Amino acid sequence: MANQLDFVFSAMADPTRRAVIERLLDGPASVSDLHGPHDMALPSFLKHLGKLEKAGLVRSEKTGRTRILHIEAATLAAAEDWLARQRKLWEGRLDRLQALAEALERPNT
Amino acid sequence: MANQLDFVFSAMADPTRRAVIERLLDGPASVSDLHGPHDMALPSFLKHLGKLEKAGLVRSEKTGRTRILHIEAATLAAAEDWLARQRKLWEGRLDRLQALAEALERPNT
DNA sequence: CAGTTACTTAGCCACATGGCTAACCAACTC
DNA sequence: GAGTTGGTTAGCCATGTGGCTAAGTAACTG
Repeated sequence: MANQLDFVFSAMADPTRRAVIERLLDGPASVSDLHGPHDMALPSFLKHLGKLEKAGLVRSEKTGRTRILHIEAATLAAAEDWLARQRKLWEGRLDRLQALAEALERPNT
Repeated sequence: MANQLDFVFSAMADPTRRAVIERLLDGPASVSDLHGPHDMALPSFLKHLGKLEKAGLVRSEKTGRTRILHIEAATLAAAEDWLARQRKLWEGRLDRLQALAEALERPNT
């Protein structure tokens, strides 16, 4: 699902949004709670939350006048999966280089 | 290094660039080789390569008229590290919830 | 040296992005 | 019901983003 990964990585490409992710991993929080530590206007901050929601990294529910946000850890895991797969490609290549180097060190007898 | 992570995740937020990363993990390649499978104008494709280089995900060297690109696996690993740390936060929280649930199932005797 | 190949620069486009302010609506409290 | 609180919508800005075409430079080949 290439498009989803686009959204996910794009959402993580901002320090404010990464801070929100970290906070939510510790438990659900309201918009106000999340906004507090950030020195920016609330509408701007809400845009960040919207982007996280569009990427599927968070979901929100409104209770009365309060909106609570929850992390979607599975989406984070999908991004990590992609990176882990790249690491495996790289490690496989290092293994092949290592084997080649060893073969070159042992001339035919 | 928050700004660097911004660039890294932003660079990975595009399917063309992710495809380039995957290809380079299998070994260095020229611009032409990398460009081949992508149906877009070369200058546009070069912009993508530039973004990968700015993010520190690749490095390039020019030999004559050919530019060869190499992956910088350590930068990929830094991104994976961040995600792995988030997973650990999440797992820690799940552990705490589990312990709490078990405590609630065992009333004081 | 002419033609070809590999890459580079410049300029354009529509849309997206991180911020802002202003105005507004809904829920809540006293 | 007035005032407060929590969030939403709309519009603005400068810059960035994925693409395009046109033109150019450098390296290579026969």
